[in-house]
Amino acid sequence: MKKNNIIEAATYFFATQGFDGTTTKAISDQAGVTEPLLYYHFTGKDEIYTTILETAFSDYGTALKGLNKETKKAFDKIENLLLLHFDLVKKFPHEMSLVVSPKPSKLNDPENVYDKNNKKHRKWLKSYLTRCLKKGVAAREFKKVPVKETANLIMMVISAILQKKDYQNTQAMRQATVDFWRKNLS
Amino acid sequence: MKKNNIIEAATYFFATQGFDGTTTKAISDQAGVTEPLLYYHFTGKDEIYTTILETAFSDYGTALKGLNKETKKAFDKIENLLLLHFDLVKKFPHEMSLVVSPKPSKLNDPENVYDKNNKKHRKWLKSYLTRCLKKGVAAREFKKVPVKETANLIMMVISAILQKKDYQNTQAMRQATVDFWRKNLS
Amino acid sequence: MKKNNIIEAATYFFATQGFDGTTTKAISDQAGVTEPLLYYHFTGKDEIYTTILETAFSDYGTALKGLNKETKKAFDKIENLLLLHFDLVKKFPHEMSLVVSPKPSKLNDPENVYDKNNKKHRKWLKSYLTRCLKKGVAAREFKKVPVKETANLIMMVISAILQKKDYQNTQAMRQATVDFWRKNLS
Amino acid sequence: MKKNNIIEAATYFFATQGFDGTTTKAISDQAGVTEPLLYYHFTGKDEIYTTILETAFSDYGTALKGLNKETKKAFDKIENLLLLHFDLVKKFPHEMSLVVSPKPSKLNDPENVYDKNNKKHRKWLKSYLTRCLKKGVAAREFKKVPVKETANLIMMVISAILQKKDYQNTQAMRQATVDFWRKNLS
DNA sequence: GATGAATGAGTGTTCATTCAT
DNA sequence: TATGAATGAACACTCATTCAT
Repeated sequence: MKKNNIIEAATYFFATQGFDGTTTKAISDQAGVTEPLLYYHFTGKDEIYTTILETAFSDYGTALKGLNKETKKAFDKIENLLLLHFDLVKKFPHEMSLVVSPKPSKLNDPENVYDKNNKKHRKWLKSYLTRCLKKGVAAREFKKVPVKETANLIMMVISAILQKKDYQNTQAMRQATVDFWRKNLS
Repeated sequence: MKKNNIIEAATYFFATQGFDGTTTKAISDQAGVTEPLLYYHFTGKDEIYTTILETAFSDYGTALKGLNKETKKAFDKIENLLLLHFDLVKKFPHEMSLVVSPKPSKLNDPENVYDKNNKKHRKWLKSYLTRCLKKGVAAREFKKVPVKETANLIMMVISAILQKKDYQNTQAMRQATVDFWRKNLS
Repeated sequence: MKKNNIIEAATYFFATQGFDGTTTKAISDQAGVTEPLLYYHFTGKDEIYTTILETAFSDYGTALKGLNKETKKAFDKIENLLLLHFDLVKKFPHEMSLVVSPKPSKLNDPENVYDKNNKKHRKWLKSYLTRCLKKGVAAREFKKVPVKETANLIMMVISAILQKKDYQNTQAMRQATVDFWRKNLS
Repeated sequence: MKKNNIIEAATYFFATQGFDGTTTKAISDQAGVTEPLLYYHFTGKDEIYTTILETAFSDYGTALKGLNKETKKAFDKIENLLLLHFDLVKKFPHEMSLVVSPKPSKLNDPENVYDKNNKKHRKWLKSYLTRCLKKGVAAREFKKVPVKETANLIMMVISAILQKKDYQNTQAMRQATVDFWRKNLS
């Protein structure tokens, strides 16, 4: 269906040119449809954006929830989290870049799609990391580290990964990133 | 002078709303001048942006070059580099966010102000870090680490720092960041 | 039948929001159908309007022709005419407001439904009134009055009645209007 | 100044084609300017309309207030009121037709320019007429007439006059209208 | 009869920029 | 330096209408 064309085209442009830098004409041209069709399937540019954002956040959330929770070691959880993000950005580069992009100042988002999801995932990540770290420290698997700051630092790295500069997403980088945290924590 | 008002206003808006999300009217209003005055001092919106960008990159470059080069230990150089970025983002939050922001797709930049400076500083950073790491490893100050990937990782963290989320710029975060790299390298 | 729903909905909107202020979507929504169905039953918005107008003019014409012609007194005819209009606007408020509304500038009306009917009824009214007045004057039932101007004035009042402001359509207003003309003429 | 061109052009179109039937392009073409200039002088089509309406109502109000109040006879006041409206519609045909036109359904009028003025002038007229009629009856200048209904009837005629069909605005019509009311009241 | 999907032509509006002074 | 007035090009969006089924 052409609605999917629209979503694909819009996702591409929103991720690469930003919300303000993307025109409805660019989207419709790329999607091979006329502009009015955008307004048949969506109420406007804003809704196209928030729809895409919702999908992106939803995909991201599903991926996070799918993390293997039966791992024995605390570090395995952190390793899996890091590798997951390297995978995600390879699989959904545009969606993931939207997930970490700032809220477009001109976006009218009355249902708070942006803020709600953003907060939710940050909170999830923070609590996931905090739990891992505390458990690892308690079990003497990890050295004593400042939990809050360490979690913050990991989140900064994750954010940088999601912003994907392709050249950073190599096997060697994945390895080095995981090794770095292993060495630091244990 | 009113030109400075314009630059300050524009810097604020470009950093917070993006190039596409910033209108010339917003700039002139905030600067307390009329729109045509922008065109007296600059050739257009593009030039305002590139001018600001040049200053930002120049300030950044000056700061980088000012790094104390007489330190004995390789790690001190890395520590100084990290702390410098924490300081820079506190001092010039808007400029620094522009330094790490992607190139606006609509920006007409025939002199390649953006790309040239961007490449230059990335190169500088990379070579600075590579040299440090190699020297540290050679002098047995550092353990054996994959130089390229480690440099990359540090640059990712630096990039995340410059994007400044205020809450990450605490004394504890600075300490933790430095400590991690120390532990990791030595 | 759904065609009637369409006509009812359109009549309502054309009368209350005007031709230009009425969208085909508003009509189809109100009628509980989809827009393409309008084009199954009519050639387009214009034809919906002219169809409704034809009905309205036809109803109006039928009502006029039904005026009791066997009355003895000339004034009775005028009284009946006035009362008829008070009745009509109560019974068909929307239709009657269309009958006296100006021709929509954007209406494409190649068969001149609007102009033809408008002219026809104005002519009918004028001749009806002129005849009444002349007869009444000749029969000494009426004082000498300027026929043309009196007819005009009555038509102005009739027009104002049809534009119906509900509050003017009371028993007292009907009485007062009739009394006014009785006093004036006799 | 070109702002006046815009107002003149817009007044013409709003009065002859209605608010919904008037495009900003039609206005700017007729005014000999480009469309963006409309938005330099006004915030939008709505404000052009309300500005014109305010002027029209203001002119109308000034004219009403200027009615000679030292006339001895009650009927003179009514005669003057009627003649004033014949004059006004000759002098400001477009403005006056706007004064009695219904509120455009699509007009966004947050300051209630339309309703406020409309109500104000109807109230003024009503109280003016009521006072005249009561005084005239009390002074035995007028026969006993139902005050409220008579006032209503006069207002209906005034409204019809303002809607101006040119052919009704002749010396003979003016005379006939006044004569009828004189005959009716005295 | 009836509809979901789609469109050509506009519609009100914004924006970066220029002109005259 | 500085501005009020003005504009060309584009922008998000709407509308009457059509097509395929």
